[in-house]
Amino acid sequence: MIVLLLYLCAQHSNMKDLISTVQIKVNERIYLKDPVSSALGQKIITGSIDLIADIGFEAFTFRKLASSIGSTEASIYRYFESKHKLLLYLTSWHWGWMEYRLVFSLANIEDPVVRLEKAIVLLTNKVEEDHNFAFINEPKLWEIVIAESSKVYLTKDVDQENQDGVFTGYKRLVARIGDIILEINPKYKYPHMLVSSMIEGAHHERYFARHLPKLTNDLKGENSITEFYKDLVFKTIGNAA
Amino acid sequence: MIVLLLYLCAQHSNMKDLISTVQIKVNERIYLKDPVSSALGQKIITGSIDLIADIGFEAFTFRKLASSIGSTEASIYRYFESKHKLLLYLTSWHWGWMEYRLVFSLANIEDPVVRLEKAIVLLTNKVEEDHNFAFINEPKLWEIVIAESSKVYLTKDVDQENQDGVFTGYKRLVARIGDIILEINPKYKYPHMLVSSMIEGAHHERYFARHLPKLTNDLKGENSITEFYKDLVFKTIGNAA
DNA sequence: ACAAATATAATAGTAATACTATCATAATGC
DNA sequence: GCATTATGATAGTATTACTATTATATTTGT
Repeated sequence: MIVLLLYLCAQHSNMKDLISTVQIKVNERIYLKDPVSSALGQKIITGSIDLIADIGFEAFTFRKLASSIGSTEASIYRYFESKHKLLLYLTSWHWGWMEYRLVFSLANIEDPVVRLEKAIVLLTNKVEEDHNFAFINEPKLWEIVIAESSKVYLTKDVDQENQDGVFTGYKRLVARIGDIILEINPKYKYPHMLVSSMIEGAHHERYFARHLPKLTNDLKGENSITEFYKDLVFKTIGNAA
Repeated sequence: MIVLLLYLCAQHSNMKDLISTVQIKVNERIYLKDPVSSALGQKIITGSIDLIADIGFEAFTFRKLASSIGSTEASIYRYFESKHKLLLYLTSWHWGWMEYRLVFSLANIEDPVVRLEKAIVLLTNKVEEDHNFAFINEPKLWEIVIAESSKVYLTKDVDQENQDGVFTGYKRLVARIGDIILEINPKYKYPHMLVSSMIEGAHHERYFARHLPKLTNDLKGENSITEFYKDLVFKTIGNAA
């Protein structure tokens, strides 16, 4: 997806124009038929985000989704072979979108410390709606990512799915930020571990703040999770922010 | 459980004797009938650890468990109202056991820096078998905790279950280590966040090392996860180890 | 504009899952 | 040795996660 993006960047000078033509690309092995390619496919995405955010992934079924979007179970199965694959699609889209936003957010910024700080904010802060992608409600999708995304890889099929490349978006994002850390401190031994623990941790801590508050420290009047990780990451790699 | 433990500690001088009488207590609302109280109950625990570690929690059913231990579905349902509650039992037992080991591991050690270091090792390092608990295979249970424990709270029932007190063991462990952090640096703002992110993170990174190695940095010849967290925690709270 | 191709809806069906219910038998406790 | 309790055997149900078939729209190429 980023290849396409940079390619387009080189051809156009006006970003606003570009943005409306950008599409987040998701690994083709995740779906049977590209949901972006039809009205029904888009309704499946929009509707599943609403429904999963509402009732949770365990209670979510294609039958319920079908009735909520006025279609049928069999039609949905032509797009996704299982509800697990649909969740994988949603989270992959989220990672693709995050990478896209990261690339723009860091464009033309040289100082790696500033780059890293921006990356941390982007990955740990609340998500806002992005009107460039009409049929995706990003904040709602983010709620799903917080509560359900671990389930995407905590299965017995991880190794096979990983071989199929369905997690490359996430891995690329981690690598990208890991590289910034190495620019700041080339000797730091655990850049990927630090980044993945930050991303996963930010989700978990946000979930804890809502449901198991004793497990975290969500202080009033501050964006605790982002502050916590800014402090932690810069101290750990050995540079004051 | 720790109340009982300290009480017994005060009465006996020989720990070895004590240990064989200790039992990890799990919140009564988790089970319908205490599995420790009967041979079948113990077989359910032993057998479910084997089976879940083998086939994963999604594929695990009471029917399969029944056949593997030579009993019936209906009999298992007399102990646990669902497979979710059984997983909750297993993870709660793990947290109770961790707390028990933590208390012993820190006994008579005054220096909070040493106490914290020991706590980090205990929570991030590989788990070894504990022969004081005959029908529980702790390393195998730990594998389940790594791969499945998030599923215990990532459900729509979290709030209700939390109110029922089923997560108190975990919360107590986090509070205990948070207190050590505050002894070292009373001004550190996020002790619980740091501890829970370390515990959860250690599980996730271990899972990544096996299944999605690009997301982490598991360096040869060292216990990377423990080293990573020792370094990270002490730098973050502001004390060299 | 019309046939051909394709997408979707409607309906039905299946094996497995997550339980609940009932009753007989075995083990245990007083 | 009788009452209680635990377990086993068996059956049944609603739901889930699919697959299959056919009919009807809708789109596409010419």
